[in-house]
Amino acid sequence: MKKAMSHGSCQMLGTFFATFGHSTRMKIFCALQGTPKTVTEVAVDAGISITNASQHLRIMRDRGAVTAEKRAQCVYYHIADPRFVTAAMLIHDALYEQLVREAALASDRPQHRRLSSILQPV
Amino acid sequence: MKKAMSHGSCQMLGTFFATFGHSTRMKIFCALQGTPKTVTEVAVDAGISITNASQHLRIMRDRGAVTAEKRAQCVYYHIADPRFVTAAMLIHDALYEQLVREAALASDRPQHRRLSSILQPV
DNA sequence: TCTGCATTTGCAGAAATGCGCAAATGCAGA
DNA sequence: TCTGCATTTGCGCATTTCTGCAAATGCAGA
Repeated sequence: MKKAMSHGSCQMLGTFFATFGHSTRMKIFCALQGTPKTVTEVAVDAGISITNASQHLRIMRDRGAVTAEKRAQCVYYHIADPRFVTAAMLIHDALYEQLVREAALASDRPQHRRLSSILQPV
Repeated sequence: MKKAMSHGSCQMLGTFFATFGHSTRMKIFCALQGTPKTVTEVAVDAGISITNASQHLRIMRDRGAVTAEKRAQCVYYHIADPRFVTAAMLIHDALYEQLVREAALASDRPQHRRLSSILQPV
């Protein structure tokens, strides 16, 4: 991806970004960091119905964001590639710094107070 | 983002992913790699109308993906942070390797033929 | 001031997406 | 085989998002 991407790569990437471009699926992504979880566990963690969790997990699996592994009656989902987490961290940091810069510009002295009320970086 | 993200961070990231979760905006992102471009140039490169380019660029600017700089009558847009490119490359590579793995599994000997017809990695 | 170019905005129809409910499937254990 | 749990699927409605067209804005130069 030095200069340009093929049409296929472009579409592949776009589809992947769309996968996480939904607050529920982003929540699921966060919930899956660290340990694989079952559909039911994901539903509880993300505060959504089991049906809804299953639907979103299917979409995420179809698009290569997560993988499923069946153990006994349960299906354990986990993040397909650690680079997805790395990429999300990179973007998060860039956006956060952008926010900090904007906040600093908005006032003569940086208002850490207001900023922290918006975001709590981890 | 070691373990979990705050609600605000989750939403911020989700919105950003949604920004690129659209084939047209991904094309624009690709077109902007390397050099800043005007709305008209972006429209030509991405093969869309000027109106449409302007609308998508506005969305991307609102969400911190690109920045705008006015010179004379033209507005030059450029990618807001190089880390966005790095992150996209990470994801692209991960997805591509996944595809290669699946293709290798699908047959005893890897079918480079079929694969290259789907994607042309750069 | 008037003209022309670059960009943006408003609007309306079309398309895609998300969600809940109910029913179906798959499977391990009694 | 029957039962119960975990998960998936189908359907319909509500909502959001995308796009093209036409008009408006902003601005530099004649």
